[in-house]
Amino acid sequence: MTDVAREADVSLKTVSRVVNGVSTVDPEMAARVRAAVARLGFRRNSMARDLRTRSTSATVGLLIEDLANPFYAGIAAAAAQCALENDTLLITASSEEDADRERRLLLQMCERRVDGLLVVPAGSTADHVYLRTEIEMGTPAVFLDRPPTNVRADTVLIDNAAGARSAIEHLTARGHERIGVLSDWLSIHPMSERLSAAEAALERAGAPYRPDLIRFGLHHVPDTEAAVEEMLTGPQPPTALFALNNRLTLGVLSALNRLGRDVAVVGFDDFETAGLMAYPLTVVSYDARAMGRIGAELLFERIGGDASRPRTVVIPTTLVEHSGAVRPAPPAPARD
Amino acid sequence: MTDVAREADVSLKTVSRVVNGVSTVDPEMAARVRAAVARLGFRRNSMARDLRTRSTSATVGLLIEDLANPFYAGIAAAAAQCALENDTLLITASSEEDADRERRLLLQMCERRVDGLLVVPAGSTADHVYLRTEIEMGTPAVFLDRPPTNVRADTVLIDNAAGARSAIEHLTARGHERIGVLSDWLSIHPMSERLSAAEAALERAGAPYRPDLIRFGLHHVPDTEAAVEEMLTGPQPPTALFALNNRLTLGVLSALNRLGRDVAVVGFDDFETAGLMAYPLTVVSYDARAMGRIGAELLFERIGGDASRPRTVVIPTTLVEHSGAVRPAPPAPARD
DNA sequence: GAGAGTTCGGCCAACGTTGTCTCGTCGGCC
DNA sequence: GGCCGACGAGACAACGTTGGCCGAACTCTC
Repeated sequence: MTDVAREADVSLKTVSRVVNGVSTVDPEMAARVRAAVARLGFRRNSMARDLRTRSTSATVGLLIEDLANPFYAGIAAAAAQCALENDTLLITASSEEDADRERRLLLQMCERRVDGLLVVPAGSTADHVYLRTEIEMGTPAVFLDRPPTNVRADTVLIDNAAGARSAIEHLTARGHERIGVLSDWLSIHPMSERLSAAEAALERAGAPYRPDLIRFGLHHVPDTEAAVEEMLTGPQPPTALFALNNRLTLGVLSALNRLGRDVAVVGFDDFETAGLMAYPLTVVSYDARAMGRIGAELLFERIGGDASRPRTVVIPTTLVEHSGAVRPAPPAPARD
Repeated sequence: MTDVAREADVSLKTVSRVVNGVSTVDPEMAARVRAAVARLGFRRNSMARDLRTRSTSATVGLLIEDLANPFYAGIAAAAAQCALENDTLLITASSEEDADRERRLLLQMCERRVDGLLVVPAGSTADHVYLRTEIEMGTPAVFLDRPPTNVRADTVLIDNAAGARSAIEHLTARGHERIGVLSDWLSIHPMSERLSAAEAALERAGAPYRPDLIRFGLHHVPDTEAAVEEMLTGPQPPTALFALNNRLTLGVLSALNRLGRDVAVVGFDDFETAGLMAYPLTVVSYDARAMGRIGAELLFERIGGDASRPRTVVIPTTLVEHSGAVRPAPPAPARD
């Protein structure tokens, strides 16, 4: 900035006035300053500025499980959009379900003085006490998809119980009695919620409790495929499968395709190509982007000074039946 | 920090030494300081630190088109992973194909003193001269998927020409003579590259140039569906379609499903569920995550001081034939 | 021509932290 | 017992920017 002042032959103070848009500056002088700024390629150092003005850093942190998962990517996109509308940049990081990594990243963000945090807690036994201080010190946090542990804060959840219930009821209403359920790690809160709601719904429907039809701890696609294969090749295989998240659903479909089997499938989480699959697929659908958007909106209210009691927003689910695509006979085939 | 010093009854400087792990501090004193840090919930302000030490901000910026698109999400995830390995946080933003928005966001990142930039240029006529100064001033930039305009910098591209050529050759080898091509905005560099390579390959194969079988400017799914519908309901409809990116491919499949038509489809960009579709689908595949990873690695080399000539890395493509899933007859159906 | 209003420059301090330098203290060694 | 060296702690300035303040110079108005 000193260089700009020298280049434009004005005082340092005037440069500061110009770059801050103070109106009491002579237009000719302001133009000279702007020209010097352009010539020298000067960019205000917003770190120094924020330090001096004690203003916000205009940055929020988003911690999710895996950016590449379309579910989280949707959340991130919605949050980024909301951040942009609030003139704020978004720092994104993936915890990969590692609580320690989550902790390191969140504290790193706090050191960088983000204005707030959006957090999808890692599934492995996380403890968020360390965030209590940060929240009290003025860095609000909003939790997405999974509630926090040992700290109270705004939370946006999906109505997991209703979603799982509707899925099971959909299947039992169609006469299915042997329903296999596939779950990710139970340490992931939505998984345990979905699983217990599914079990309750099964019981209500009079379906006997069959531990051999419930598999959990399936975090990777190959595990899921193996579990499905094992279920279907056993005695009394299930006539329907309920997959508790989008990755599991893909594993199920892939396994069914490989085995050449056709069982009814319901999956938690909708996805873009769900309607184009060879199999009819019913999904528990909800507005994933809304979770990112609402979470970000809550966060910006907190940043704006809202000190009311922590709120919990629950996103409703709907059951969507994708009929499945059918391939008609080729009409005018080329030689082949 | 002053508060911590008072709390621990030591000097400010000693606190600084402790939080920086300087070894020459009396262990008893260090323990006292650490206790005070914990009691007060002190977190070092890394903005002030970076200001004083003139060190890097340990932050890089990533600007992509749309976080929710799995293609860009993959890039982002790979870049974030690489950033983490370099103890760096990632600021992410979406340009939504708006050059002005891109410019604003990138300059905002520069003001925040990111150590470097990863940029997927917006498709609309962008001009990156404004980055030249930044690059010269020590903020390196690496361009992904699309080359920069009016500035030289490291670039990671996909082998669009080879990919498009292999797609067309795949179809012509199977006897297709009427091949429809669907393209996004031609202002998006990979689109024009893919389209001209496709046209050249068609010509080489002796296919007559048919402007009615080439549609471009299709940025949204409904546009694509309409274009496909129009093509297929015309006289002499194509027997094969080549979609130049993943969104277009979805539009094509969705239109085919709605129309109940079956034509051969090749799509640029692979995607997770490509093998589970009702239609056999051939895709031009490549390692999308590699683009993010290699780009980030190049960037960190530059940040590390590498001043060699700008490099261009081209990611190869392969043609993958997904045979399409087939739904067998239900084996043991429930009543229904 | 005088007073009022406007605009710029310069100085100082401060944001939170760290590098440099200096000084005091203590232990050990001859 | 005295001297030296090492080590630990504190004072000060600086990073780049902005806010507050005052004085100087200029412009406008009556």
